Amino acid sequence: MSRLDRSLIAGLPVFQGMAPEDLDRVLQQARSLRIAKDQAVFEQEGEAHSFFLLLDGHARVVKTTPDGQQVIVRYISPGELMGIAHALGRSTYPASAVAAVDCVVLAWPGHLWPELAESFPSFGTSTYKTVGARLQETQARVVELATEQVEQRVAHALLRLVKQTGKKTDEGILIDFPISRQDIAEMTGTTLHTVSRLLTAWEEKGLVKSGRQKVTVVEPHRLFVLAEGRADKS
Amino acid sequence: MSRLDRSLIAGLPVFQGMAPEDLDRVLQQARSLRIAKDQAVFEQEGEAHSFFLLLDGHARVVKTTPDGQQVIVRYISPGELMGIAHALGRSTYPASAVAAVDCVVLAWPGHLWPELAESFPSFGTSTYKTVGARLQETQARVVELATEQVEQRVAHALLRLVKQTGKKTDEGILIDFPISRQDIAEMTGTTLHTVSRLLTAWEEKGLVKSGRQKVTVVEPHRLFVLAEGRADKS
DNA sequence: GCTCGGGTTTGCGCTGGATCAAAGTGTCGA
DNA sequence: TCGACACTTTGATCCAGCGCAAACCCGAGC
Repeated sequence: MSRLDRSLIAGLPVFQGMAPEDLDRVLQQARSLRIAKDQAVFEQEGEAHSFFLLLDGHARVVKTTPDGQQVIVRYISPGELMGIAHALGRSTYPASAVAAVDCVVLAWPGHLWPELAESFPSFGTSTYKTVGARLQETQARVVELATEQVEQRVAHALLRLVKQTGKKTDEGILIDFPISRQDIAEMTGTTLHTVSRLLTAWEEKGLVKSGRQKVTVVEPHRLFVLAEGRADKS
Repeated sequence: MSRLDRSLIAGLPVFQGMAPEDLDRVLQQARSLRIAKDQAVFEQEGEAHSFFLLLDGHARVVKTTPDGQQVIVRYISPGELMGIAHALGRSTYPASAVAAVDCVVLAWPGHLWPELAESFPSFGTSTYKTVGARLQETQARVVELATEQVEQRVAHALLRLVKQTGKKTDEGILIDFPISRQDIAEMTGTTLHTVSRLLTAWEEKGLVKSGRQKVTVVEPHRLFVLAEGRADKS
């Protein structure tokens, strides 16, 4: 691991306020893994024997139903922890994580968790904060799914992606990893057909630009208006 | 607080393995409150200045959308913590909690959290476990809402209530607090009309018995079959 | 015992989106 | 350069469940 990597890593919330030598000790206990696009980081129902920190790339957390339908629970960005079931007293992963692009992760053996959390409070605290934030976010999605129309849900999903991984370009804000209509459908509980129709309609209105596995939000604000209930049908 | 109360309380997961004198200290820092039916324990958006332990009764955690629709996030049973936003680094409650029946809660000032979690590991650990379990459960609901038909969702919701608060009677398993069609609709993202039709249909098939604010599941197993995908339409 | 109000049932028409089907179209490997 | 495949668009049809409306029923309080 290069020195540059290390300094970047040191800035992550998980390691905040940790002395350099402690950081070294923690990092030495982790293995760095390269995950190819579309490969799984860990599998639903699998033994939770590791927890991970995503260093580079984007991964999606996916739950598969008994009859094979998939639901994308969330996307993980660089710097975020994933597969932390173990830390929450679970023995098996409740979902799979799949690399959306080539990724680099740090993997710690799960049994190290209690020790790490105890020795380095920032580690525990920041994890629990993350979990708290995810719980709230997930609850918000329940509310969305329970009360909103498909159009609003898709708008919300895009806005969430924009906020999380948006990259400014001259055309607008680009979601900076390959994402298909199908993926968006799996985030919002609809079908790729409906997503396609929506994106086409939005494109005509100048709200977004999109292409094969690519979405750019041109006018976040108007999209936001759409996402919040009743927008005029002009 | 009576001696009986105390011994019951000592058995709760949160206090597991805590020495009696420690338990006393912790309890002395809490106030015991009586919440009348339909009264709020805490309010969405409100300052998270306390966290609570439900001692007796049942409370529902509710999120209200900007346009006034309500979604029931979960029901809280005796012995469970609620309003723990503070412990997860949030400064404001993301939802309201309303007493479904007359309740008794213990309330600790939020600022005590770090101290309590540090002094009594079981307190912290069990809380995080709870949060982890809730996160998973909430994610499971997202999957349900995204992939299942209304009938399956309602079936799942009832089964969840049965497992959580079911009380065996000679007719079947009774959900032991008043619950209206509207409540069930708000748990499953549908309307009270649809819930009413479903319950009537199920009653005819002998799966449940229900009345005003009351539901008894007669045949949990058949309901379970319904909840899991394709049940034969006999 | 009667009335009032909140909860429930039921009918009916309508529509948002799913489903089915088929025809583009951009991209990558050979 | 040329497929071939994976992703996308678009059309046509259908139906689960919503919205609206009205009647009903039960329990609480007078």
